[in-house]
Amino acid sequence: MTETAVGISAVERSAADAAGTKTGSKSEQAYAAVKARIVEGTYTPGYRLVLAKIAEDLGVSVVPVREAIRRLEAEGLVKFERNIGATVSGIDPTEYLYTMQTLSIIEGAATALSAPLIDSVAIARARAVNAEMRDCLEHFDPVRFTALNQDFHSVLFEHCPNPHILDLVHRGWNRLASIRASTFRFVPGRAHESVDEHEALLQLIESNADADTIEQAARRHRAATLDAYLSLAPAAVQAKTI
Amino acid sequence: MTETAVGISAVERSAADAAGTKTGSKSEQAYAAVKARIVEGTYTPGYRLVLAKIAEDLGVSVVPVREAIRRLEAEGLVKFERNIGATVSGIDPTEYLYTMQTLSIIEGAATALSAPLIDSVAIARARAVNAEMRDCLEHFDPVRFTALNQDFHSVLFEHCPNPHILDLVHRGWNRLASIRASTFRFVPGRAHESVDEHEALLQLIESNADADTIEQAARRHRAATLDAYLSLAPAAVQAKTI
DNA sequence: GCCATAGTTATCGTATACGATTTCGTACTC
DNA sequence: GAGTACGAAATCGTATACGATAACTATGGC
Repeated sequence: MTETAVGISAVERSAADAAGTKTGSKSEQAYAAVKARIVEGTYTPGYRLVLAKIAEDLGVSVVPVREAIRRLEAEGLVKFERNIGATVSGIDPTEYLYTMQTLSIIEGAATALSAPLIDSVAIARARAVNAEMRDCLEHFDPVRFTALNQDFHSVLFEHCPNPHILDLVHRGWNRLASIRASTFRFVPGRAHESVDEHEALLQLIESNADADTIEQAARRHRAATLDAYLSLAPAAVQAKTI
Repeated sequence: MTETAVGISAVERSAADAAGTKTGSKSEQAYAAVKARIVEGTYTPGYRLVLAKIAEDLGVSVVPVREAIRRLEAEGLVKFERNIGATVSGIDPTEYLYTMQTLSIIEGAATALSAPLIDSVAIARARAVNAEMRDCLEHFDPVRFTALNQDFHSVLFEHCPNPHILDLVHRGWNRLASIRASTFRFVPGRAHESVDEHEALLQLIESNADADTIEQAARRHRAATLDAYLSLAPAAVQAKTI
């Protein structure tokens, strides 16, 4: 759990990618490799994960691959049916709704818990990342925008006092990455709003706003993206909205 | 994930226990068996899970057992170190704090999301369970009290519209069960408060209080138990409190 | 021409086997 | 007597092998 695909900055991310993450056991290798392929979108949702084939690709036997798949299943990235096989999960718009809603709650709490521990240096870093995000909007670079978005929140969360909550945040992000790679639609205007909300959030933290206020703002930040998505989504999904 | 040890009522729980849960694959069997032993306290925290031994006990080979252990690791019930082995995790008071805090947030959200969907029948059932809990206090039956406590909240959550959140609740409960089996200390008076808070919660739901109010009340309900624990805990843990 | 059924193939699930690593005990040295 | 080094036992990690299950295909009957 120490080496989630998203718990690192954008630069490190690509570096680790190139290296192939060949640390530790073969099981670990397989886990990292398959996870990376899912998160980066090489294996898109619905993709059939044939154990023997993956094993051959990675130059290991099927046993460690099975183990890796099972771990990914526990994280929700993979669906594993008995005697049928494993497929990359995550296409379902309903799943997107569930994940975003959960993330909204978790991120809200994570931000509120972290806020008192964020110093001016971290604030400055976050602001710099946010400025870069604005640039991405002008040059239309949604991929980098997404990566920076994670970096922004990583800065906020890096001192989160509760590792369980941080872990849940990372799991949610991985989940979204897998979905985004195929089905995510860029909602017009939402990205600009998002950047503005980041700045507002930073100001709340700087001014030592009370925990509830920060929590609500952070929660709302994620929920707004969900709302924007829902405004475009089919009615069947909208009906599920709470 | 459909058959968590806690997602069922107290009676069913013991029944499934006796039956040995011999559904499906051997891997599934091993998973259910080991999980049950951890949750019920047969395997206490720190217990060394030797793969070969478990395999022999269950009459299967080590491969499915490994898989099961890995899944339990992903759920936080087991710690698995390379070339060392697996041990039941959960003794650390700090872990207790993290888990309770996370659960406080998750249960708060789960209650708020479920509230509009809870009908009068469910309310009545919950009230009946709560009455039984009062009985347990008079006859001092902490084990049954704990089981009923889960039943109470299960009734509230059974129609929770977001399965991800429900899953997180169950994981937290399992985690607590494993901890409770060894280190949990009954805090004097807290149980009585808890029962009163249940009733207050039901009244909020009946009166269609707004989501925020319900969420805060539910969150506070869990947090109060944590506070009671912390009042008895060593200073080192208290320092970690947020 | 279409449906049902039998055979084939692909893939999964698990057992067994063996090499790798760690731990523990013992003997040897200082 | 204490510490270190060596060796044996226990346990883990992974490869290979084979039986079991499900998907696919082809053949025959209607």
